[in-house]
Amino acid sequence: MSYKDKKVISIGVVSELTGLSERQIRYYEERQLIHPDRTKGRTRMYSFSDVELLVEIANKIEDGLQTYEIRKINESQKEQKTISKEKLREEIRGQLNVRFGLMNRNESKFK
Amino acid sequence: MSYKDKKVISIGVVSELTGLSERQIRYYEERQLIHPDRTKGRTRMYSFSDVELLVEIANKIEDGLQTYEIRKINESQKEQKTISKEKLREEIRGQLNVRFGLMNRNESKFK
DNA sequence: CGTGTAAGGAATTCTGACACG
DNA sequence: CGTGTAAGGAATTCTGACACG
Repeated sequence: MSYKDKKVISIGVVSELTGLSERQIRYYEERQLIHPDRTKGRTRMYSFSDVELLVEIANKIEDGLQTYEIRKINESQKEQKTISKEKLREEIRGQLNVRFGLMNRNESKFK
Repeated sequence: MSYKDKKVISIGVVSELTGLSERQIRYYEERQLIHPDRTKGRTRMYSFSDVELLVEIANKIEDGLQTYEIRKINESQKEQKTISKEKLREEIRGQLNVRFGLMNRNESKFK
């Protein structure tokens, strides 16, 4: 595990790095989109990977996706070993189409 | 500049990562061995590189070197462009010999 | 010289809640 | 649903100093 994945950054710094408010960052955790560690004193600790993920989350929120949809997408990405990249792309495209009302005959939903 | 050099870690975490006390970490800064950034609130922020450097400093202190000697060594390392690695090694060896009383005819000192 | 500690204050983070929409 | 904010408390960090050696 590289430095990129070490959870050593507190929420104030993450807020600065991402441009997100601390409220937003905590909310995305509440919605299971992000999983920081905790110190003995209960302080949330994030990694650089978490920072990158938060930026991606923010972009998707801007695109109109809801947190539970983003969670589904991120969870399926974790299963990259079982799901092909092509299939993943398809799922995301499908989700985006739902959001933007660009329905087609392939109305697949996440199970 | 990679993640390794981003100053995003507070002193409490650095203390845990290095095993050094916060007192020691602040003292090494006072002695110019380390140069953390500061947030608006005056909090010291360190990078993973700083953490590595602190471990090296701790080892040298254990070897009996004084902070000003360590500073000299670290400063010369920064000038890697002008000083060859071989010459650097020579200087460090010389400093160690002084410390351990293993004097030889080449009693070079840092200028 | 290098490090521990108690001291008082300032900055940071936490949680639960009310608000708006 | 996603985010802002005021509220009170707890944890973190800061500085300057005294101590020991």
